[in-house]
Formats: sequence, structure tokens, C-alpha cells
Amino acid sequence: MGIYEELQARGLIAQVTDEEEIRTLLNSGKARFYIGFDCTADSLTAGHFMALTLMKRLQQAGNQPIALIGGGTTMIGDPSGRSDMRKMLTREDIDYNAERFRRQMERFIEFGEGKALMVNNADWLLDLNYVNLLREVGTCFSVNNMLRAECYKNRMEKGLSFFEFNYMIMQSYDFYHLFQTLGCNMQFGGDDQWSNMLGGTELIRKKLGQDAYAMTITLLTDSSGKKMGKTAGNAVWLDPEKTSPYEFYQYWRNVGDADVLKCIRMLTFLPLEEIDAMDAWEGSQLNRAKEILAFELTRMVHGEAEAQKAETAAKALFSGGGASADIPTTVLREADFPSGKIDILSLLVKTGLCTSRGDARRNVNQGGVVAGDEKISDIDRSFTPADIGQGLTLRRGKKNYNRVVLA
RNA sequence: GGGAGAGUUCCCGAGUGGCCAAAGGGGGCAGACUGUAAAUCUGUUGUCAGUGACUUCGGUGGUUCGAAUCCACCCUCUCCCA
Repeated sequence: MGIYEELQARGLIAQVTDEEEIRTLLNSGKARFYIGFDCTADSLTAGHFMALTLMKRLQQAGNQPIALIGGGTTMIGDPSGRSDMRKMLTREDIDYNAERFRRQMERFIEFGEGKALMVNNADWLLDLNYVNLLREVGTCFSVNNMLRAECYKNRMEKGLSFFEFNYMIMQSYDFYHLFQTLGCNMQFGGDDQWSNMLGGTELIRKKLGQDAYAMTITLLTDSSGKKMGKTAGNAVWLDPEKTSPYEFYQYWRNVGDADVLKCIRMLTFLPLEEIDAMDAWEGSQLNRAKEILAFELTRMVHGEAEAQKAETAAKALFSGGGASADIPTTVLREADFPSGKIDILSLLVKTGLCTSRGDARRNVNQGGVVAGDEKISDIDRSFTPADIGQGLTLRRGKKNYNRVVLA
């Protein structure tokens, strides 16, 4: 089985421009492909993770990946699938984000001589001259076609500025540029990028009379069709400072039954036979599959040691008492005990378990707070340093833990 | 450039002088039920304080005892005409 067939079996392939050509190129290891990452935030997310694993899979099959950091395209902002314009980022923010992206990627993909390449489209896009660009590529884009593109569809009602409309041209230019300078013959991306990517292959055909290929990856959605990799609207980040390994582990540990196998198939590197065997699992047995998923992904992103810790902490907390040194911890200092004690509301806010005192109050009143083995129902309950002693485990709801210790 | 509309809390969306911290839905959170799942039911959902105070309805000023609501100017978006 070639790599193309494996990607297919894992359900990763959404759309391709020319199946036979792409299959041959990928399976023979002759593809030199790129994936673009727009640096709109200071960390990669779980959503980018799938693209990174794709790069790795293809690299292992002998193909050469090019990671393109969108220092230039981020100046515009991709309108695809969005209902409003992105916040405009400053040049400084973008440069900073691009640097952070670069560092995170280096953990996954091997860069260097004969290995993966990394480029930043700021290097060629920012110096383009408007009139020259129009003369060079403007004739290759049909506004009629662009307006029909899926990615602009829901913007046609709400309004789309010319500024954003140009995003497709920038992305197409990237492909055109990489094709010429680096011999990059293929582009991959999320399925929402399809029209942008076609823009590139079209441009190359029209300008150079040559063929380049594009393939999109299935977006990872849950059984209700929502994009995965978000909790309460917040992204699941790959940066341990923004999403701790424990939280990262928990995110995957908690995916719905209907989604576990899909996630394992698409995101992990476990052999397909092994995954096929899990297909038969059902009911509470799926919890085992969720553990595997969570562990595997945490291991890939944060390393073996962190994955172990997250798993141990989770097991300790959820299957009864036990050591729990690896869950998120808050250190209390003397100043946190005005008049010798700290009340439960302050404590909940301090640990980040609750967002405000009002939130803390509600949680206590609704019986959702437990300190140690004691269910807290009195909002006036307070703790002295002696109460905390060697450490006190606080719980809000069923799954949110924090351990407080003294400085 | 001319004309007509719109901007409300996390999102959608009611509200056209006090009874509005603002209906309803979605989402979120908590409780029950469970398998750290889903579905369902219940409660909750601006901040600080134990029924009171403070900040909030695109922005800035103004009218008024009192403004999300009225007036002026500005900003953004949509539609029609050029």
C-alpha cells in the first residue's frame, strides 16, 4: 500500500485535482509540496496539527515538504469560511507569530539540507508592486469565477471588501512563486482552501503552461459537524503555555464516542490494522480508545514524559483519589491570606477555576465545588495555611482540577 | 456622489423615555443520570457586594429628574440609484 492509499484509508483526502498524477507522484516520493500556515495567533492549534502530521507522513514516504509561513498573506487575512473580516494585525505581531510558528514546527518536521524547507511569503509578497502584479497575473484571474468561489459565498451576503478579495490572488501567487523558484509541484491545505488552491494551479497553467496539483485534507469535524479543536470557542493550542499538556490530554480524552475512531485514524500514526481492530469496540470500551488517542497525541505534541504525566494525573483524579502531583498547580503566598485566611471564592478565582467571584459564587451555590474530600456549600467558607497543609486539591464541576500549595 | 436601512450582552435576536443588567433561542457553566461519551431533564449565565452599588446596548457630545430608546455629528456595514 502506497502513502496515497494510506491517506485515503485514514480518511484524510477530501478533494484532488488529478487523482492519478497525485497518486503516482506521492507514492514514488517525487512530490515537493507546500502547506501554508497563516500566523494569525502566537501559537499553532490542534487544527494545524493535522497538517503537520500530513507533512510528516509524506516526508516519511520520501516526499519533500515545504512549510510556508504566511507572513505576507496574514497581512491580508483569508476570508474563506468567515462571516466577517479578521482583525488586522500589525507587522510586528505577524513577525512575532511567524517566529513562534517556526519554533513549534521544528519539533515535528525535520528541516534542513535535503529535508523539509521553510519559507515565509513575506519575503516575496511584501515587495510586490501593484501595477506590475496586475500586469503579471491580473489577467489570469476571472472575477466572474472568483465571485462564484465557494470560499466567498457567505461573504457575498454580508459584504466582502476588495482588500480581502485579493487574498486568493496572494495565495495563488505563492504557489506560482514556489513552483518556479523551488520546483514545488503540489499544494495541500484544509478543504476550505480548495478555491484558493485552484487559483494557484490555474495561474501556473496559464502563465507557464505547466501542471501543478492540489489536494485538500478533510476538515476534522465532530459528529454534529462542528470543527474540532476548540473548547468553548477557544482553540486548543499546541503551546504548553497556552494549553497545558494536561488540558490537551483531557480535550482528546473527552471526545464523543462517535468521533474517537475518526480522530485516531486521522491524527495518530498507529498502524491501520490496529485501528481497524478498535473499530469493533463499543460502549464503555471506547474509553480505552479515548485514552489511546489522548496519549498518542499528547506524546507527539508534548513528548513522552508529559504524556505520561497527563495520563497519570487523569487516572488519579478520575478513578479515585491517589497521587495528583501533575495537575495544574497554584502557589499561594502569604499575601494571599489577608487576616490569616483566604475565602473559597477568592481561592477559586485565584486558581483560575472560576472567572470571577460571581462565577465562583454560582458554582458553590450549585454544589459544584469540592475541596479535598469536602463538598463546599458555604460561600463564606475560608481556609488557613494550615488547612492547605501539604496541598489541597480543588475541583470545580467534574473535570476541572487545581491543586493549591503553599509557597 | 444620491436615496433607504442596520449596528444590542459569547452568538443570533427582541426591546423605540422610567417596570431594562435588558424577552426568546443557541452556546457555555453547574446539578441529576452515565462510561471523564452522547441524549434528556433542572438550575444558571455583566462585575463587585447577601436583595444594594457599579459598568454595558457602534463612537462622541447633547436634551431630560431619568436614555439601549429622543437630537446632533462621526464611524462601520447592507441594499437601491449613479
